[in-house]
Amino acid sequence: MQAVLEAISDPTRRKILDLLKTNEMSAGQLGENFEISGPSMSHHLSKLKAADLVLTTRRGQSIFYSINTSVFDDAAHFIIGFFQDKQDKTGAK
Amino acid sequence: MQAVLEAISDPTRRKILDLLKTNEMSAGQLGENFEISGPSMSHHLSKLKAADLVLTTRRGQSIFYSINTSVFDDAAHFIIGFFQDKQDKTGAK
DNA sequence: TAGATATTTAGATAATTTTCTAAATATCTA
DNA sequence: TAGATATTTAGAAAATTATCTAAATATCTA
Repeated sequence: MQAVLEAISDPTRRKILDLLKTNEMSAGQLGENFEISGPSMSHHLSKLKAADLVLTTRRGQSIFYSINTSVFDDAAHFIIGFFQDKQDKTGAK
Repeated sequence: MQAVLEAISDPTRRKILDLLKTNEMSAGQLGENFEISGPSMSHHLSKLKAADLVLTTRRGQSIFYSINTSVFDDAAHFIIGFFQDKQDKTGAK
């Protein structure tokens, strides 16, 4: 979970995930949305991949990135739990 | 929100928040739970304070830290929303 | 007020992260 | 197969973050 939390602590990587929520995209297509070099984009993508938040598949020359839904959901539950444990103390059902 | 996400991306700071979920604690009491120097603890607390995730109050020589519930809840909603937008695309109600 | 305790601030160093250019790898197409 | 396109890897520089010791600030108590 540490890798997930570090991954989403960076604004560029959150924007990448936001873009991928709508459509899968290639590394190059993603890069068009940012003013950083290809290798920098690749670095961010590798962090998302290391956190298992995205999946990749090659089609022709391009590598397409998509949200790894199961891990994405796991992360959601972890974070929701982290924050909701506080409320429990206040007497929530 | 950026400050909140950076704040919770660090394991020491998440453990601090976990401790504060149960009871408010002074900087010194918190420090007993970690093997870091006082100034390092103070550094982490200042990050949590900058993210507005904690409140402070001095009583005597000690400064007590507690969860800032409203900001904690706002952060929870932001992060839940970030992750749940994905599900919406899959046809959720 | 002097000394003790609690915490933060200052300033330096070490570790990590982000970014870049150049080069390498993989694939496609003429 | 040669050249073009897409992406990653290598390696270095710049920026940020975490940590430490020493010193400063605030409060308490004898």
